[in-house]
Amino acid sequence: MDIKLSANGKKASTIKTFQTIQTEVESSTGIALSVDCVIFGFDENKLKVLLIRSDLKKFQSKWSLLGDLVGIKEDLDNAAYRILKERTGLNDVYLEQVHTFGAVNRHPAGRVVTAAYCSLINVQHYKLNILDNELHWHDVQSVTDLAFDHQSIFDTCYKWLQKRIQEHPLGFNLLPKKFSLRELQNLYEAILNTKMDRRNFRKKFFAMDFLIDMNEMEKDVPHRPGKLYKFNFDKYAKKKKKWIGIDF
Amino acid sequence: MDIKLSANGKKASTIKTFQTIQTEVESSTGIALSVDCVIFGFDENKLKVLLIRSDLKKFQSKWSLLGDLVGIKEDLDNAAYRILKERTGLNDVYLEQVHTFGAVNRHPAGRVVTAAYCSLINVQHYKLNILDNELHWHDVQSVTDLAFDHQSIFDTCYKWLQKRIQEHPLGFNLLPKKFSLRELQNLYEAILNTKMDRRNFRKKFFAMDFLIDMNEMEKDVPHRPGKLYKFNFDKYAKKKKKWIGIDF
DNA sequence: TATTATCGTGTAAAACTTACGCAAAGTAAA
DNA sequence: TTTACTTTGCGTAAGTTTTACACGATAATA
Repeated sequence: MDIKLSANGKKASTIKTFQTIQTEVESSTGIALSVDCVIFGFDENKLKVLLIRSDLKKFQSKWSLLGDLVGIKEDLDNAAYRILKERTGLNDVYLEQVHTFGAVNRHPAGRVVTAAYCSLINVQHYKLNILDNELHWHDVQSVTDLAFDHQSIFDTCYKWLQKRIQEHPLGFNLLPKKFSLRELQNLYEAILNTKMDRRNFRKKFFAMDFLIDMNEMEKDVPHRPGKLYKFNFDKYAKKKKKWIGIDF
Repeated sequence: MDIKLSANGKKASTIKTFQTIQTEVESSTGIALSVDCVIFGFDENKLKVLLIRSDLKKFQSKWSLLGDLVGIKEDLDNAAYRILKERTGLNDVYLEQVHTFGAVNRHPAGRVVTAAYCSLINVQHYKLNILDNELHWHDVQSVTDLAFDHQSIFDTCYKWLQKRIQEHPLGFNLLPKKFSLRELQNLYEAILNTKMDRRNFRKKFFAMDFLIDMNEMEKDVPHRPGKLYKFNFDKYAKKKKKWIGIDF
């Protein structure tokens, strides 16, 4: 098994190579279960996804998602948290299960069913915790031809994110705690791949009344600085609307 | 292994008891994978769910969802279709994966991770295909205290359905091919557990322009009969809107 | 033939969305 | 320090959608 030291040398993590996984899967009499994480970040006004170079020659060093087998005594959700922790060094990240992929031939090592999780992290935090130089952020628009069935997993998760962000206050996990409305709008425009009217966007968020004015201004911007806000998650948790309507 | 004959005697299906599953799980060196189906129907203006009496004494004959282990050479989705076919005799039913449940101790037989699927069937069709007299339709409002973690699986799927039906034309799978607007509204009211204005409901659906007027009337109703409609799935597939907005 | 329940249509007020104007605040360069 | 440039912050008018509510018509049944 590969033992890799983290970049800062403080933590050691044991991360499985494809060969290790293949051995484990082949020794299994049944179906192996894995977790794959689609980790999104937001940097330089672009939506990014964290990928790792596949260690399998057969897959010509294609990029793939971060994943691992689920331990026999490990909750499925915990396995996803563990992978995130091992790969990014981050605790408390936003993480949600999206879909489970179970086609018989989806994995070359044998029968592996995988549960895909979507994670949103603040790239500023992450930068302090780079643990593996085979990892790279990729612009989501340029992600093609991933290893295994990871392209289809990624596509599913990206569509999930696009829909989800319109209905839930997910996006704030991609931003610093304090952010300007411009940053927030850039985030939405990047994820939804669209342009919005600045004034209506602002009106919309103020009308929701979930933003806390920090009475601080942006710094180091080459133009008039905007106000900084925090999202009021507590208020949201209490007041979130139960929408009843039909729209398709 | 239990061999059960169908009610009409034409088909035989092999349906596993809990003991069988326990044996299979215990003989496995790893994680066992199962599928559980939450099968919804609509009858007498109430939303129903199809449950089976658990054969495990330990669970005091509580009701449980229909499930089975996934075969080593069986696609996950196909396993769900197989279970539906075995239990209801129906082919071509609406089926969608909802969530995978993987807590370590969720199943008493050992480590079993289960993928929950949601199915919507037309009860009229089903009635012709009763295969097992341990099966019963339950009013969703009165479903409590299911076996294993099935209550939580059911709750998740019911919430999923409530949300999903507002955004996608799912509900029509629960109705006959031809239906009146009143039936459609009753369906929505039952699923969402709410009351809607009859005139606005009608306006809403006509505005969508996905209903085909069959130029037929309801029969055997004790009042003025309403027109019958079909949902135009083809038109929907082409025209479905890509909504961009923020609302939470 | 009267009664009862539902069908089918319409309209006015309220709420929300969209499109766009403009003065003020700060940066950067002449 | 003045000017040009960019972005912030606020506001309004027009268009669209949602909501609340009324009434005559039609069929079953008593």
